[in-house]
Amino acid sequence: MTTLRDVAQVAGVSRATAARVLSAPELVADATRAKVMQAVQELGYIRNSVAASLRTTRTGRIIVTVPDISNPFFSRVIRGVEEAAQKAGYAVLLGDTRNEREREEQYADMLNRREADGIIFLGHRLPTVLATILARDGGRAPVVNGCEFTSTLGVSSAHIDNAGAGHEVMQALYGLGHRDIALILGPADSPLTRDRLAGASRAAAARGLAANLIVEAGDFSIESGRRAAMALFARSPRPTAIFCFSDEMAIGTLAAARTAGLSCPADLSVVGFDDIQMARYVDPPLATVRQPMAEIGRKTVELLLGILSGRQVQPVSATLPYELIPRESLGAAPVNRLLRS
Amino acid sequence: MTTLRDVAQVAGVSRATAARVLSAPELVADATRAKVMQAVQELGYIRNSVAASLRTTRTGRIIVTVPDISNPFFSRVIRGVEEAAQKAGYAVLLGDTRNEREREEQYADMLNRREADGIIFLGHRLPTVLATILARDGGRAPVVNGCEFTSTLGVSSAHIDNAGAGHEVMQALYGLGHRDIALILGPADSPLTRDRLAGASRAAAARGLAANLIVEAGDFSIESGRRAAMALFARSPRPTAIFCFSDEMAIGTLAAARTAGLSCPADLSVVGFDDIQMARYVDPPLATVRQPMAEIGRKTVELLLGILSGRQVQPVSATLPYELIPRESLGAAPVNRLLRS
DNA sequence: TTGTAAGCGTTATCAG
DNA sequence: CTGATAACGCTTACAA
Repeated sequence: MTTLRDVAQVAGVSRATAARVLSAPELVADATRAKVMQAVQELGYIRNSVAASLRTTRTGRIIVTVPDISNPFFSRVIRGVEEAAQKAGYAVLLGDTRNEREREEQYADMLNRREADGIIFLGHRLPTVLATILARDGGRAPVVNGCEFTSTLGVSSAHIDNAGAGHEVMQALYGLGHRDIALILGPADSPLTRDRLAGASRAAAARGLAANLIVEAGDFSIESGRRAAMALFARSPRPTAIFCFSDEMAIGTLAAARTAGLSCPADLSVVGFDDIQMARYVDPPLATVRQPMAEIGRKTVELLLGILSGRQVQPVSATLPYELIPRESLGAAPVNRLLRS
Repeated sequence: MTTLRDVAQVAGVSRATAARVLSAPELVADATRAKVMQAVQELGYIRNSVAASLRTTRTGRIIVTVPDISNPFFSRVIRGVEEAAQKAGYAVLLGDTRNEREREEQYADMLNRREADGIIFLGHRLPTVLATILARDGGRAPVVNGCEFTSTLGVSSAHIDNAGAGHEVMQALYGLGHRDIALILGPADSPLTRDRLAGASRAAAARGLAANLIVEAGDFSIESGRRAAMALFARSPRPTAIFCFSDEMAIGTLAAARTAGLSCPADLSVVGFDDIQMARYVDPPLATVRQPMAEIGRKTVELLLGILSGRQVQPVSATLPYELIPRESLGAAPVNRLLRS
């Protein structure tokens, strides 16, 4: 293995000079620099990043933890993270936590072991390891959250206005004549679920229809959506619209509707959340709330870089725009409701 | 920051002893060990992994590059990788290459910079950086491929028998009376595409139907599947079955069929590849070839660990089982073909 | 069983 | 503009 020492020797300069050529070439005389570069070429020298890290205490890596990498929403966010990180010269350490607290803690602990310079966590739980760091360093702690905003955490975050989105979907449904509307939620303890539910409830209450709003639990997966929908179909009155907190659950709902012999949107309107790629290709194309997934990812990196560079010392919350995308799964409430049911 | 030196001091032992307590506790007397552990607790000592790496020349990390992390097939494979790596005490450095050669090279180069102990690449191109390493170290090079097997690379690999799968799907289609069959391929330069195509062609040739086998290009994405299918529908005779080399392209094909007013499977049978989760929830449920995605991921890690431990010095190719999953998108060829078209 | 001491390869400080 | 030198924090012969 060739080290800087070899390069220096071959170039006939000191180790210090050789190092300078690589990190601050402008400080070195042209001739010297040329000699060193030549030696680097000849020897095929490659900097040992571990040694550099030890000295500088910076690794050039960031950890990203995600509840489920195979969830298309998260994989898009990750892509944004990866892109922005790469651009800024950082590598991404991926942690799939499977929504398990222990794995979240393990990954967070890598920060303590200096395996990375910062962490972006996409789940809704703040690992205690990070809580400790935050308690100590506050807004200077290199910790950023994506998607799940809670002001009380004191963590920088990038997300959409989930309450606003929840409200807007309900308004659209009411505008189409729906009265009996069901929600299929995400994990109950997540701020994101809580916020969307709050927005939806507010809209219902404003119309005096709070009692007509039905709620089923879900976990974002297709299968949980299918199951929740089946449960909803058994109710009376059957809801005329289902608002799912993820597109995958909405796709499960569409599958359930087919099984139950319900036609969408004639008998049942379905609205999803996220606008994953698949949404426009299912039958019928799925109305949904578009989240800027890649942008959320990029933004979390930007926030983290701000902290790492010392520019940012207070938590910042970045609210990105969402957009309601009407597609064919969303239609007017059945008019002959009573006859049908 | 508390270091081993602090721990040693508080415990009243040498740095060496303190280090031993952490890495080889059995070599240390009970009483001494207790003192050290106590000091570790008191001070909240956490080992600095960078310093350890510098000394041991092992990082405890592996790089995984993937053409597109938001592709559900790859994200499942990654999950398997991540799981197995974590279990073995390794962290995963994720590289989304977007199918760009330059990014592939960049990530591969991290191996040279000692950012990781080994690399698993899921694309079909062997980065030149890795080729160099392989040329030097042969089967001892910590490089493993997933999914795209080519014996000439001299790289350990985990994959299915793609030629066999291609052949089996065609046999099933012929058995159902299909004669005019189209394929929507993956990237043209990938061994995986080449092998499936070879298997399919062999089946066609064996029936004397090679001339009836139509081929369209695709890139695994939903949209490419939709486009290719539209092109196929314009042909005469129109194929009665389309075999797509990914489920996403098959889902694009189903969407195209709806647009074209074709009913599946009455007018058109569609078979996908991979068996991603979505496959069973689309309309109609998608027949496909199931790949053991997580298992492929786990296996690549196992192979890499074999190399890293020095157990394995020759390239090994692991062929995992696939399974044809018949679902409703696969049916008999239309009998009244001539009347209809 | 424990301690001494020599690095791992880089970067940063300080003098020249 | 360049060189000598001292870390960074840990591991590991080797010696005691």
